[in-house]
Amino acid sequence: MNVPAPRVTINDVAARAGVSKGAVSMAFNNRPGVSAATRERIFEVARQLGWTPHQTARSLAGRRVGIVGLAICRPARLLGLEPFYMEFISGIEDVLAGRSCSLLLRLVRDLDEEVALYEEWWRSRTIGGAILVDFHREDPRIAPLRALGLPAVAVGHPSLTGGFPSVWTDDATAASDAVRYLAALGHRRIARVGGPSGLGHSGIRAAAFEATMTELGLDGRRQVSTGFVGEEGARATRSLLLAPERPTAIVYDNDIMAVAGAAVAAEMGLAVPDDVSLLAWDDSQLCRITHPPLSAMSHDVHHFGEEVARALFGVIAGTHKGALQVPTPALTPRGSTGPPRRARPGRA
Amino acid sequence: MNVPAPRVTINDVAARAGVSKGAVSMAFNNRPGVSAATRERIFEVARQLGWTPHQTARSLAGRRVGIVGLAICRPARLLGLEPFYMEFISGIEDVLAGRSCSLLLRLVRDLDEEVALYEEWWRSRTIGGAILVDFHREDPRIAPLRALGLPAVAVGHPSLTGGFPSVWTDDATAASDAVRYLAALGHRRIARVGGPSGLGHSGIRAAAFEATMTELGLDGRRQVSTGFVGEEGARATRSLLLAPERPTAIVYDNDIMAVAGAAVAAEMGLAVPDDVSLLAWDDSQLCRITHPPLSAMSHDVHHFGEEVARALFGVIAGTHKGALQVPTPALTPRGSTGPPRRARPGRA
DNA sequence: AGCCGTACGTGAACCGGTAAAGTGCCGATT
DNA sequence: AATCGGCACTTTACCGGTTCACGTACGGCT
Repeated sequence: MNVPAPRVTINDVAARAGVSKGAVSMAFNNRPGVSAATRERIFEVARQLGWTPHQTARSLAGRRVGIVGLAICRPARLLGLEPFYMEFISGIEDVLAGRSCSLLLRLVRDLDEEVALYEEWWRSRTIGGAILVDFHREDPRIAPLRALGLPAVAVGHPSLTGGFPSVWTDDATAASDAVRYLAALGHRRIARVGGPSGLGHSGIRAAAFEATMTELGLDGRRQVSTGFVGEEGARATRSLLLAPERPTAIVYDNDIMAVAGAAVAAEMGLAVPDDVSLLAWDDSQLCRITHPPLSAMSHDVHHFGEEVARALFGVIAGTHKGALQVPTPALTPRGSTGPPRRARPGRA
Repeated sequence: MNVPAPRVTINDVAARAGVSKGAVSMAFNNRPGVSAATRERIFEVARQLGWTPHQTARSLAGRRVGIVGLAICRPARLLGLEPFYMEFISGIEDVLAGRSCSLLLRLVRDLDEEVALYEEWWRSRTIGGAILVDFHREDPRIAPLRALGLPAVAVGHPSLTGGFPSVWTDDATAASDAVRYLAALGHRRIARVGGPSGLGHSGIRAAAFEATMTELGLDGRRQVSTGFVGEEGARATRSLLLAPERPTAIVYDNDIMAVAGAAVAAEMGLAVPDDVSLLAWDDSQLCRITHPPLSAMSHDVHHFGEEVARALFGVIAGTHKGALQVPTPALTPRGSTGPPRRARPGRA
């Protein structure tokens, strides 16, 4: 990309303000060394000339990069359907913008590509830090990225993030809460449609689901793992609802699969919530536009993103090393959950 | 953001390869001036040292920026629900990645903020070019951005983009096709739930809808404009379906509103498509997970994004000045459209 | 042998800032 | 009066590349 335009530089500003460029630099980085009057004059001149410090030059000289990288590893068609990420990103950006930083986003196909991308970004100093998401059990990205020395904050439970400073939300408690809520309504056969089994937070939810069901003495449980796609959610729901002892409630790992599940119930002529209760995760507007609207385990994803961005600045600054917890998803009851039609509370 | 790490630079590579840094530079930009043997040796050394040219230094010296800006002006909650953008972005990135460029994304709240952002990005040479989307009638961004001299490609019909090189899809023909299809099924009262009336492509579709209805002699038309949100789509649908002479078919401006519309139909006890046919726009997976699946005016959004990115490189290179058209959205019939229940073809 | 053209490289001058050391001036301290 | 600390700047050395004018050596031609 070639840029033709003749640009106004710090020298022009310095000359016109009658000071050295060092003074202009100090003024613009608001550091001591220039009097209030001079500072004001410099700003005025800069304004007149429409000058803004050249980011590139600034990074080069100051060894500071105003760009944060985020690679998301999922096929695009799928990603497009996850309201989660857009909200998450907007949270990140709110914080970044406050520090004149920007987010560099890339969609990658697999973890190898992701690692290669981060290496490239970091080696070439395109980014000053990164946000790592979607941790897997024994995530293969951990070793190479740690070796890189790339400042990064991981989104996920500390047990998954291999020593990277992390920001996480308590999926275990939330999953457990979901089960308890459904059990309290009288459900005994509860199923769960989860994400890929290798994915860390899906695994955590799966384990918590299992444990809580056991604790409550409910044995009519069944879990299915999917790729987070609507179609798979539909397939999983269909197979669950066709089973001999079909569940009276289903918990989904995101909202898109829950919506797909609701469509399947409709298709099979089952009433929601009378015949089957549906509970979504990662509440988004999507949950409010179905009929009936979907109950969901909801949390403030935007805020989650903000905390992650703040944590990243902490990492880069050398503070923040540990794990930061954001609020646990809480139940937002809507129309898709209710007591099972013929609840027989007395039965085992 | 401070970076501590001691880095290997072009000098290290040059020294170790026994050449000057100029030679290394030439080798890495594959330009004449170094023999094949030397070039090979340089690459080998660079590989050993794990050296990648420093992007920042490169941009500064070469006056080339490998970053493209995209500001999207919509509230985040809404954006999260538009599968369109994620696919669009992934298309853009596929092309960018091929040229080692990246996409800088920012969500803004209004057009003023967007203009300010582009000015900042361009002045500070953070980006080398931009992609402009969501053109309005008499778009207020046109004048200030043209004045900036920012290389940009506009997404939208040439009549809207105020002289910016553009990439567009024929919304008018598509809207007309949608109407003709429904009319052919026997529908005479067709409604349309559109986007904000100020938005260029919504306006174009609205006009085409109107014109085609007139041409076909169908006077039972009604159009509503919304903010693209699911809830508004639901509200609009409800009010349309409650009207005395309710439409037998509704065309939506995106898929999320169509999904919301389907839920409303269910809520009102209307059968789709017997009582009312629904037609979505910007086909995405969302259309396939409802029951019945939604017919849609679909097009290859990923490809759209690719073309836009390619056009931007064209703009920056000085070629591509005009308008580039990508394929017109075409009807993908699914279960949500069909003949009206009591089609009375003979009636006016 | 003398001259030229070419291919391969070198070296220094940038690119537009930042940062740390240096300079001049002034009031306060000893 | 001489010393000193501080402030307000200026100077200068980078940051890590790119670019281009300028060697240098070698082969071919006359």
